[in-house]
Amino acid sequence: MSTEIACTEKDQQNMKYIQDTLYVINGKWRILIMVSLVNGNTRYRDIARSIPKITFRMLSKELREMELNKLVTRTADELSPMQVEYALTDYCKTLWPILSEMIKWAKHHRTVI
Amino acid sequence: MSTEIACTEKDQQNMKYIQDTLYVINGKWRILIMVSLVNGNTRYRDIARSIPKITFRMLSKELREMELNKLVTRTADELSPMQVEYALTDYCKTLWPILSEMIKWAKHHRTVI
DNA sequence: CAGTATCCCTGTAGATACTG
DNA sequence: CAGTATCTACAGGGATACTG
Repeated sequence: MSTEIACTEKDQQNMKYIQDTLYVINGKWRILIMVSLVNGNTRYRDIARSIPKITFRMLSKELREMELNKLVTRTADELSPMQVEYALTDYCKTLWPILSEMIKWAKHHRTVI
Repeated sequence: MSTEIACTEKDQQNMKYIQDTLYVINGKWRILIMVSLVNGNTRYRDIARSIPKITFRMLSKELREMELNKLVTRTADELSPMQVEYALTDYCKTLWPILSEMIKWAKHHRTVI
């Protein structure tokens, strides 16, 4: 986005890009789930336990959406179907630079109101 | 399980940073309003006109919250109180690196589902 | 012009109980 | 273990009309 005063096609496209990205990382629980997975939790119950206040309902829903969005993979053991492993995709990991930039921003600029 | 794979303090802090940042840039209209302001719209009606589908109600509400969060300034001409100018703060502009990273991500990685 | 005030609908998410 | 099902409460937000 330029700081020029012009409403160009490019600006509009950039706006759509931002909205696309927000759509992917948005939501009350999504980033918490990603962090939980990064921290080594792969099982449904472990993820649930690692995130205070989350309900099964919301975890289910989020994991399902994240799977649809190719952010996580869900692998059920064929022999014991109750053994399910969740994992972050490489695609999801491409979000790291954004998250890192967000951490940097909050660290340096965020003033609590 | 999660008792042994505990999040580090640092991870938890980073998670909070991310949530703080999301809180600031979140919302259906907020980024659109920022872009409108960058594009040179300073008046309430101009902003409203530049953002398709936004209602007065939502624009009011967002601008008020953004003012509380020091993202915009609201300046009413003392002599003609119906002359109001909105502007982005420098604080708001510190968000640009994040937005730019988000644009970059969507451009290179986003796959539409 | 720069907003408010109301009314109302819908989606989000919490609590709780239940299932294969 | 890995989830679903149901019921409910509430906030977000659209439509419309109105105000200083």
